[in-house]
Amino acid sequence: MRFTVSTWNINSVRLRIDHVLRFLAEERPDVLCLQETKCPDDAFPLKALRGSGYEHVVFAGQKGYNGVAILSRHPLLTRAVMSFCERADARHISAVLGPEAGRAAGIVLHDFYVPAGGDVPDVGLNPKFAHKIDFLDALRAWGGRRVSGPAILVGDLNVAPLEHDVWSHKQLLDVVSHTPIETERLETLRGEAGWIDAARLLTPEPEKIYTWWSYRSPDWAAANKGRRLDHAWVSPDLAGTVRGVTVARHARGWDRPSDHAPVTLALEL
DNA sequence: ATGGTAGCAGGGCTA
Repeated sequence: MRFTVSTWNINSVRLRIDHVLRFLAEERPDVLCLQETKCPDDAFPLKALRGSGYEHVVFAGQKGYNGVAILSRHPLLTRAVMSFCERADARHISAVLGPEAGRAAGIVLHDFYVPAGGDVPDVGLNPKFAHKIDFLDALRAWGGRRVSGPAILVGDLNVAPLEHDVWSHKQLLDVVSHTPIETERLETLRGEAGWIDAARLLTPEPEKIYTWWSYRSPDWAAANKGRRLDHAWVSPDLAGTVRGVTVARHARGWDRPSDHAPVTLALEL
């Protein structure tokens, strides 16, 4: 049984609900996890999803910023939200796939939106960067020992951990998202908990992988100065089932796009 | 510690 989970920083789910529907129609993932929905819960565009085949929806939003959501073709058993750093920011949601999901039943899905961290990579000068580092440390504490059972963690982690996750390793070493303080933290917490970076299983370095291209580039496709900020991790139980991770780069070229492209993890269960 | 563009909200913050 093929099972797919997509993740996409949509940068306003209300503004881009048509993009969501288009992607779902094209890709038909079993599950789509969204970040930066920028949408209070009472304004989530549920009506637009009716008839799409994605009737099982959980979300945690707030006004203007952040916000995460999980859209599923299969019933979801639970909805859980964690908060980090003593903030009410909507940066995490999780759910468990119900028995109707067949061999995927019981898989735990975690959807994360890690703080971007501002512009200056100095915890003393930039409170937003300090918050990002605190968040990563909290994530490490949450992961603790090894993750048990079948689980998938996806989201916009706002860190491009490897040399070939950015267009220029040297030029970005002092740029937030690729500084050693972030990349070492992310790799350490991932390794300690036992998560596997699914995208790099079948596409190892030095092949480049990007999932985000800045809005500020006048011609993002030609410049191709991307970064891999969006991730799909699997628990050790699922490592042998990974069949690939693909980036729907073309969606970055849609009219009024998100600055992130959707990323899809495929498993054979 | 540039400026470039984008979304929300309707100014300035966040990315």
